[in-house]
Amino acid sequence: MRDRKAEILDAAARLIARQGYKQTSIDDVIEASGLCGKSHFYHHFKSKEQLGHEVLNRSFERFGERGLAILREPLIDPIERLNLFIDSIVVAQAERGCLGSSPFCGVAAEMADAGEGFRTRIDAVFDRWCDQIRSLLEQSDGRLREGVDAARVARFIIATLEGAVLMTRVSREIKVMQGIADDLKRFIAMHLQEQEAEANA
Amino acid sequence: MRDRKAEILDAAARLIARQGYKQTSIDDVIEASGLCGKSHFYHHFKSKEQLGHEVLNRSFERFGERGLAILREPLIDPIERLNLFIDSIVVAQAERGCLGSSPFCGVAAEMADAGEGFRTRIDAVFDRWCDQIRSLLEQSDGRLREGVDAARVARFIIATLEGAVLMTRVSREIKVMQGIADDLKRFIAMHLQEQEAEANA
DNA sequence: TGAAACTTGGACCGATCAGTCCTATATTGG
DNA sequence: CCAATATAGGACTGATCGGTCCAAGTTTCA
Repeated sequence: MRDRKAEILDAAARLIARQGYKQTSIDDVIEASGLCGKSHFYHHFKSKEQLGHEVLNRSFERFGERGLAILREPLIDPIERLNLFIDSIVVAQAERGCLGSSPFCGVAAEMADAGEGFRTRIDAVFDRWCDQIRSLLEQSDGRLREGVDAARVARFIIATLEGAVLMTRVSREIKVMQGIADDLKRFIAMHLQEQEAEANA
Repeated sequence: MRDRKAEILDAAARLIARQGYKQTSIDDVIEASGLCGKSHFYHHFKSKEQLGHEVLNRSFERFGERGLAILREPLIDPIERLNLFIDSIVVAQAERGCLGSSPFCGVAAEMADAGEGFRTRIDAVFDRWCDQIRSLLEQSDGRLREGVDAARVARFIIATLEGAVLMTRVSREIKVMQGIADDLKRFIAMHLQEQEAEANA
């Protein structure tokens, strides 16, 4: 049997990622998911805000499982994992015709403004992701230069990726993002031991 | 005599920077600028879209004059100018309680989505700013390492600053942005000749 | 002084929004 | 078989939106 609620969530997630939370109306969601009327929608969700939270949870969960999966590959070198992760964000944005946003997104900021509940949730998830990247940096046993604050580097990586996604939304050119991603990898290499930094320079 | 149109533009710019273009209603603008009714507003602007364009032009112009003024200071070392510029963005965001956006902003992305006219305009202005930063990098005669693509570094700088502004909008902590800004300066230093890179490491 | 530009105040329109309510008909699992 | 659940279809409300229209008073400057 079809899971209509999941279909609604999928449609809503797609719409919200493209046009934002506030700009996505319940009617839009209903039409996109092929429902007959509002009553059906409100049978599954008690409000638009609940829909928003479930969409957030769903995409965070999925991104945590799939998007961040590469970060957990035990057979690949930690720093190489990080580089692959950065590439995957570029690819995802390219696949979306530069219109992607979630979960590295301007939508995060928009939803953060749309409600304090959204904001704290997003903030917490960002923190968790930063933590994962930080631990990855620390796993690269000894290659991280002394005195480097891994948590700070992690936040820098996430901020730059978000900014890059935003830039492509304006310029609609994925090439820009590729350049930024490559430079970001160099930035990371800069925090590793000499021989490696030289090799990537 | 009071320049009511300028007052309207100021109020609108403030509102749009905080809550976005689409989320800012004409009624909001009228109330914030102390007008009596819509007729007065529509005496000065033929539509909301025109208001949007004039707000964009105005803030771009101002940011070009004031925000980027530091980039043109002839007495200061070019790279030092760039660092001061980065600091000024952090200070501006701190002053706005982490709610700032324009012109380094998520609002740019939102408005880019709100209309193709907005998008091309914003894209063009971003290009000009990138160019200014690029020329600054190139002015630092000889200190830029060979093979470094100044235009790419410039885009990286702008993307990272934008991402940092977005992050503070979610976390509401300026400290995060300060860390990112400092790391960004280090990233720039990385592209300079050895002695300098070592000095800033 | 007189016309053009600016300001006030408000009624109004059609569209869209989130959300409610009501009536039916399927579908499903205990 | 029956009751809970899911689906369908639509009317409706109260609020907000961008935008129009009108009628009247004020300021400015040529």
